[in-house]
Amino acid sequence: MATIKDVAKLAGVSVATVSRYLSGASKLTTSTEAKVKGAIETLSYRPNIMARSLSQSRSDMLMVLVSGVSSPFISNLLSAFSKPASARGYKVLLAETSMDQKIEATYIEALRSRLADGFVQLSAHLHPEMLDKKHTIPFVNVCECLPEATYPTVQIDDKRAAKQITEFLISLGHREIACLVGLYNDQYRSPVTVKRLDGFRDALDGNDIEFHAEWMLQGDYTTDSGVQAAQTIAEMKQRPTAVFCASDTMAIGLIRGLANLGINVPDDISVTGFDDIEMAKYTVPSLTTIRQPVEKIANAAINNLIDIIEEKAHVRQHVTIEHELILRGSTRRL
Amino acid sequence: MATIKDVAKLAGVSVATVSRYLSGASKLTTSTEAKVKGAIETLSYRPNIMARSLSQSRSDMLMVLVSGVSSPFISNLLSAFSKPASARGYKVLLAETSMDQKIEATYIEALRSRLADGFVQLSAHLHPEMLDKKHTIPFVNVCECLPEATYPTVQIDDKRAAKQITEFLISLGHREIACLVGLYNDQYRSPVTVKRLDGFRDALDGNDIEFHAEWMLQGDYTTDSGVQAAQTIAEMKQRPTAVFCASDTMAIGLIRGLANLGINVPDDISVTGFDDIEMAKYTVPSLTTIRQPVEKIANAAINNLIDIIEEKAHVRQHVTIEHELILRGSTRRL
DNA sequence: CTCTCTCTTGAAAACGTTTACAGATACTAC
DNA sequence: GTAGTATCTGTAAACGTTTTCAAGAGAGAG
Repeated sequence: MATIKDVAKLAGVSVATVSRYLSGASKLTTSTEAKVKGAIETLSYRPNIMARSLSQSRSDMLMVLVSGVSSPFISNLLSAFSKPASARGYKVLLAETSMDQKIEATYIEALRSRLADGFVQLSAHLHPEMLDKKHTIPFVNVCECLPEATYPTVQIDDKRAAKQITEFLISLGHREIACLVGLYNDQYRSPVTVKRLDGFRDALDGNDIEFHAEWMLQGDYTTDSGVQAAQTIAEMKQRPTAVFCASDTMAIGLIRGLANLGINVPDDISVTGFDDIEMAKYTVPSLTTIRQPVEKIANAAINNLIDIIEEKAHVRQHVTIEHELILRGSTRRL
Repeated sequence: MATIKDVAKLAGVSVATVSRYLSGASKLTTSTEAKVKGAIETLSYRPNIMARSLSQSRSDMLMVLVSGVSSPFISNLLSAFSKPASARGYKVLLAETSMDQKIEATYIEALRSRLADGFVQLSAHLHPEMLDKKHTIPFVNVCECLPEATYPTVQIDDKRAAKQITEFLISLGHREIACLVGLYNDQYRSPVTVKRLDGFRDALDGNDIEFHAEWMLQGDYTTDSGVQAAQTIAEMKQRPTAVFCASDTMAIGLIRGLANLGINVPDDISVTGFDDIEMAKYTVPSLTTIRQPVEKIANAAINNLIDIIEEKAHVRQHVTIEHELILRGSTRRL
């Protein structure tokens, strides 16, 4: 690979001049400019990004740290990060930890070594090193955020959204409402599960509907766990007339599972989802759900992150993006 | 941020010694080792990855270049890259070009500047710079590969798979078979579309079935385009009894679109998919399709890439992964 | 013709590592 | 006690940029 020295030699100028040509910051004589340009082309020279980053102590890169890239909502969200970043001159690199401690550690290591100027954290489990004030790296936490977070966050109001869609079920006349959320026990409960469950219970409370513990089902946000929940519901002595699901994936599994058991949605049971993934339009029946506007979330996250990195004044600590209730075919009036 | 010099000073040793401690290559006295370890901890020092890469002229990173991260098949495939790479000491960074020329250019630029030691290319459109022998960077092309590729590829045998699933339809008694593939015209036809269409036509030819041009529908691999294709089929004077789709996403859209128009799958029309995305199990009816084993593909791609980077002898230029025909509910005997 | 001012260019240090080479120390064997 | 060897450590150059500072060239004014 040709280096800046080779270019300088060939063009008969100093490396400083070549560097200046590349940055475009200061003006060059038309003749030197031509010489440099020619030399760069004949050598097909490209600046070494590592050397540049080392010298400037910045890389113009942002990293997105995510545990799994394949869930539909997450992958949609991921698609939305590149554009706003590119608009402000940053590149986005996605890093998937695959729930693997060792893999996660290597990315955290890279981050601490300043591979990127900042990062977006897509899960609630923040590596403790990142919270250590002494040597913290700019980041924003997106979607899966702890309520007591002392760092910047961007998310919808999960609790309010859950409450709203549950109230919609109630407005249709449902009062026997089950819920299907994520894992919820003393060892573990994800922030999203907690918030959506809270919203669900708030709606019940506000309408004098009793919460039945046996109607609180736990899945793991996969479609399969929705299928399993269907089994549980089918076996209940008293079945609910509606089910609030904490994700579209689980709702889709639930609907499919109920269909297998001869229970029709929405005729026998109404079902609601959460996220509004693309498939929600195409299931039979299509899903009534809460839309999380991924572009808005990604825009806010990226712009906030860059503002933090560039130390702009107007950084907002906690950003809430408006969700939207989407009415489709999986719910009906009782 | 503390540097290696700070550590050396605090420990009372030279920077070389600290570097040696970090690499673990050469042995240190237990006493110096202790001093260095202590200094690193009190300063919570981390080596600067840029400086290291510059010095070693390698970064231990692999980049995966992909146009869009949100299609279900692609996002499943992406999930499978981290593990094999991590097993061999490499990090994987995903870069999404969003079909945007400018964004793509910045990643290509980064690659040419040796951000990563090599890359996986997930679309057929290889940037011309990457093919220029003079300064090429190790890469392997995955799934969307040109038939005449002169660079390493990893993929299933799309043509054979398409032929096989079409022959399965024929074995069920179907002879009026339409197909739904990607865009196919003089300006553009993706390698995958070409190969799957070829396989489809081969199957017809081999069974003395005529190919009807008006039964060749074109979509764009989105679910929506499947819905639109349903409309076209519904309006045909003579309807096919089966449709071969070049992707599960389009097949799902097609089935949904047909259902909307009162046409039942598989009773009225059989439909096959391609890829075996997760949702294929959960649609009503579930999809008969071709499974592309994403782990195997990703393993082969990563290991091949690293072999090339490390100049191992046993690099295989073109790797074909075995697909699998999955029989489910969207097809029936005529 | 000289002085001053502006604009372009070059020399060299800096960024934070690794590593070849040489020097120092400790140990073994006689 | 000395020589020889093996092992550990330090010095300094190298990786490829950017950037500060200073010098040089050229132009305009008197």
